Amino acid sequence: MTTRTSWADMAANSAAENVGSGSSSASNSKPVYVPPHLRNRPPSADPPAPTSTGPASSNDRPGQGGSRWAAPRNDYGNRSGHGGGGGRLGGWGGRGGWDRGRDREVNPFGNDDADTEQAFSEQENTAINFDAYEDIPVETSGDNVPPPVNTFAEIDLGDALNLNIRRCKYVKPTPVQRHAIPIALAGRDLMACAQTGSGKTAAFCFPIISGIMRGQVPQKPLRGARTVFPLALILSPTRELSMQIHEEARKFSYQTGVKVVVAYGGAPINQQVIFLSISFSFQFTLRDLERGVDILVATPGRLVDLLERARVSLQMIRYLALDEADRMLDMGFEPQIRKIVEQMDMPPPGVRQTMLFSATFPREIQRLASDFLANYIFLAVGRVGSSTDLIVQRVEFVHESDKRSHLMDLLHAQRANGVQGKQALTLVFVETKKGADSLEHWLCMNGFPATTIHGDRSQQEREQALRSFKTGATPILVATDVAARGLDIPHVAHVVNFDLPNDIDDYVHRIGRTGRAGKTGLATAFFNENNTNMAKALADLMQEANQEVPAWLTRYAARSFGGRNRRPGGGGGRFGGRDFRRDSSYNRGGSDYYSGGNNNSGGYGGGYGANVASAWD
DNA sequence: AAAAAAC
Repeated sequence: MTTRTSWADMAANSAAENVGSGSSSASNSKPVYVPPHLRNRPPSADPPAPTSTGPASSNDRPGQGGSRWAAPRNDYGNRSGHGGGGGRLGGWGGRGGWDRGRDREVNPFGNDDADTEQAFSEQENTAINFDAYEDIPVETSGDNVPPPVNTFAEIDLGDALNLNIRRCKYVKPTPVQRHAIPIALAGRDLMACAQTGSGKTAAFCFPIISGIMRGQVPQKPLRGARTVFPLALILSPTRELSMQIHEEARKFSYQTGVKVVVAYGGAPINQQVIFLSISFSFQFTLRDLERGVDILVATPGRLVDLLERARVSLQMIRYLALDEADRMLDMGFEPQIRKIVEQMDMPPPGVRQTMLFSATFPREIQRLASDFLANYIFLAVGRVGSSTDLIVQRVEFVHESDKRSHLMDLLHAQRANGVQGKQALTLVFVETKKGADSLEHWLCMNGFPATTIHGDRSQQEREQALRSFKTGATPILVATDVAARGLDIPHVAHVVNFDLPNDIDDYVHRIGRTGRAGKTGLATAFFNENNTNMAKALADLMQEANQEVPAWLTRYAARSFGGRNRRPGGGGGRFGGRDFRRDSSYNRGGSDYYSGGNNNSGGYGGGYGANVASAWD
């Protein structure tokens, strides 16, 4: 990106690229890639959804009889055939005699066929830009690292899952998927560090679903009648992210017989009786759980509640995945996570398989995380923890008192450059919940359609805000850090750090809400005297991402000692991109974990001195 | 100091 246009043009271009012909299908336009030679083919290229032709029972995991990979399985009408013999988790704890007819699996892909036409017309705009991911440096460390794959076809994921991968229109694994999936399929524990928006959810979901499908039917544990025994647990730090993972996982597991249930807070039981219109999420969760659960996606608080009520037992957990793992293990969450992972009935490391994913992984968090892992592989993909070149980062000096008018200038210019009458989606991050409310109010008073999402709003309001933003009804979303991580909101053209965070990792995650799936995006930060402790980390990060660093910021950086993650001596290497086990301080116990190990690091191993950055250049 | 996460 050598020729720079104005930021407003950037935003407009990015919006044009992301929104595409921009009509109505925001909600189901998953990133799509179709190679040129397949474009403009008739919809029939998409395989028809199988009907009830699967093997007899959802209980007989492939491998128990017949071919290992049976045809896509589904549960329709077949489940009563096994006489409640105990394969299905839900069956164990469920009442057993409930109406099977209600068990029809909703197609998570929506009206697939009807959408195909439009999907094809939008190919050009919704394609994952894989070229953007080529030649990304990768580091792995650990014993006997399985080699990466280049295609989904060369991985034995099973027919049903492969069909869903095609339905999702994924034709080629992203770099983190290429490496992480073989590692996970080999049964290895994993700490994976991959840039925002690079396909991490699928990277841990595919092996889990595949593993559950091929697994043996476990014995029914002894427990209360209403207790359920999920085989996999996926934890995430916010309710909306858990929802999103659940939606993704449901697509991947469609007609595989693998059941995914989500559990998160925000809907008190008593209120549910009163406000009939709200989500009923807790009761839904209980009902869903009783229908059976293989994969439970949850936020920590609600899960602890379910565990204490003995509605859920973790004793059959074979897979544990922590998304945004560094957040899950930071001060706020760590006690809850330790309780769930170490103090309930979950099998220990080495018995279960544990996978930790994040775009950032500070060393001290890696150290904590290693408690949960056994002989794990560390995987770092991309300019680790940093934004990609796809995000144009700008930082502007704006005094506290000027922030609102400056934001208004940005938004005005952006509106002038609006795409097809639609304003580009802009995500504005602020520091506090009160600040979010007051900025939203001010924007609305000034004619900018805005909404807000933060932890003081009801869950209903939060979900409504997110929906309204995604559809473009309110193209400005003012958010606290609740929206900083993991949320995949297509078409976000511009992220504004109205208040800079105090942690460079948070900055990385925030700006990662744009520039997703290989698309370009713009991130603008307002910097002033209050942010001097961020100057160095920010300047270093921007420089690493080949961004223009203003001279005034460099001067602040030279004066500041900011950035808790900076190694002494600077070095410029990105934190988190390196396996902390390689630090000399880690090896003082005598057994040098790595010096003699089978370090299959694909050419990026070794030679890491103070200047880690060289490996990424 | 703030944010998130159960009721």
